[in-house]
Amino acid sequence: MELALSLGEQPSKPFPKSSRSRDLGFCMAPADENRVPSVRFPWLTDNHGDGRGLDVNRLSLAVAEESDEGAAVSSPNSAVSSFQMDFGRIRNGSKRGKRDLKGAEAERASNDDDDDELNGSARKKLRLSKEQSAFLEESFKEHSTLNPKQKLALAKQLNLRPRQVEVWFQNRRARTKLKQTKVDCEYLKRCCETLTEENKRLQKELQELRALKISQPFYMHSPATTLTMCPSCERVATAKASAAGCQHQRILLL
DNA sequence: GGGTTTCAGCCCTTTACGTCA
DNA sequence: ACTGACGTAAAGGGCTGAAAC
Repeated sequence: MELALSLGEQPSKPFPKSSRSRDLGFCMAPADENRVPSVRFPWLTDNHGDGRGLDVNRLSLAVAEESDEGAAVSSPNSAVSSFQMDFGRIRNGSKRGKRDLKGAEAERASNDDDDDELNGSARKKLRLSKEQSAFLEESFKEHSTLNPKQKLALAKQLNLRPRQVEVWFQNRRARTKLKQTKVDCEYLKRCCETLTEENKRLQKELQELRALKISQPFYMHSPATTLTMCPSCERVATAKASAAGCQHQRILLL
C-alpha cells in the first residue's frame, strides 16, 4: 500500500473556534505504536485466505463505490457499517442522520439487495490497518484538525470514508487530551506530595519551637509586637536577640 | 443591521467490538 | 474455552460559529 500524501496546504480554519478547538501544544507518541491489528482487510493485497477477523468478503455487497462526501472507493466492511449506521441514524432522525441523508440515500439506492441481510443487525466495528493508523498518526502530527479538503484527501488515500477520518481525528484528539490530563494529574499529585512534606516539616519545627519555649521561658518576655526578622537566618527573633547580633537562636514567641 | 434557521464541526460521553493476558 | 481489562471505532447529543434567509 502506497502511502504518499501531502497535506501541504494549511487548513483554511486550522483552529477556528478559540474556545473549542484547543491547541494542546504538544505531540505525544502513539499509545500503541507497536500494536499490529490482526484483523485483515480485503482491500489490502495480502489479506486473502487468512480466515481471521471479519469475513466481510462473504457479505454480498456489490458496491465498493462510496457516495459519502465523494470518497472514491471504500472497503467492503466500511460499506457495510456505513450503510447500517446511516440507516439507523436516518431511522432515528438524529442530527448526523440528517446530515448524511443524501449520501446514505444514494448508498441505499445502490444497495437495495442487501436490506434483508443488514436490517436490525448491530454495527460491525472495523479496525484500521497498521498502515492506515500510522498514516493517520503522521497526519495528526502535522495538524490535529483537518479541513474538508484534507479530510477528503486522507480518506481517498487510505480508502476510508471521510466520516471515518473525521471520527479518527476526534478520537485521537480525545486520547491526546486524556493523556495530557493524566500527565497534569501526576504533576499536581507530586506538587501535593511536596507541599504535604513541607507542611509536615513546618509542623515539626513548630512543635520543636513550642517545646523550646516551655523549656526556656526567660527568652519569652518580649511581646510579639517586638519581634523582628533576623536578616541572616530569616527567622523571627526577639529584639534583644536581634540587637545582640542574633546568634541564630530559634527564639520565637508563638 | 439584527433575529432566526440551517448546517457543519467539534467535544464529551457512552456503547460495542476486537484483542490480549 | 472462558473471562475481564483495555483500546478504540463509532453513535448520539449538546454547543457553537458561519452562512443564508
